[in-house]
Amino acid sequence: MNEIKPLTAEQIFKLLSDPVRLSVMQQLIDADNKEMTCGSFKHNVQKATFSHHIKLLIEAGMLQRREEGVRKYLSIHKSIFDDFPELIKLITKADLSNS
Amino acid sequence: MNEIKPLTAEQIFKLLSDPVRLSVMQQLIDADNKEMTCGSFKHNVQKATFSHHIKLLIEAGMLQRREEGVRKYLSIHKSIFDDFPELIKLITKADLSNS
DNA sequence: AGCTTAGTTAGATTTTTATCTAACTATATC
DNA sequence: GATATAGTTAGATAAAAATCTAACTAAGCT
Repeated sequence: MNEIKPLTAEQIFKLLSDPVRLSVMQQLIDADNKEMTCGSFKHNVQKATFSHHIKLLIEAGMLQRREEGVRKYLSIHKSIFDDFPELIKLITKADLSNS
Repeated sequence: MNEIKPLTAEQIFKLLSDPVRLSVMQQLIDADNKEMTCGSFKHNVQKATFSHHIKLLIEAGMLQRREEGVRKYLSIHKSIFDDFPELIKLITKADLSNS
């Protein structure tokens, strides 16, 4: 439903203001932007909650999903860091000692 | 009460995830980081609400206040863009057509 | 002293967001 | 076909954040 419309910086701040979502982005960057399955992320919420956050990131266009059998591979949507190259540094600077 | 402790990127995302606060930062950048009084900002919330947002920005260390009689002059805390130089671009990229 | 201006504080309400549980879908394996 | 695995959806609840009104402080002016 939520298609190609470009992300605004405003949306990005909203999305990254949640520790679970921020951590997802950090883990993907740490993995050198390779694909990760939903289940391979570290987090401490229920899977339904986690799925909800992933959905938000995908709908906004920050993540993309590739389905292969049961597994759904997630990766950072290429365009994000093209459009907002400053983001990587900010995301990796974020210290998520709490969540 | 909230002193010098350094801002984390996480906090920054939280702070900028609100359109009123993001707009404040944009307006200060647009004013070339010069001081602005509380009353000179454009916003469409009640002054109590606005005051609340300003308070959050100050407490976190994103803004600093200089008092001079009735007027309280606000400006961006210098250290922010030293610590997070990427931020300026992101903030100015944000499209706040709604608020 | 009384009024105005600029902003703050307190408290209540509303809105938004995150979270959980439980039930569900779909693929894969036995 | 039965069970396990991976993830989603729906709906309810809870927690966090934004907002408002009203009352307040403090400085400046007449």
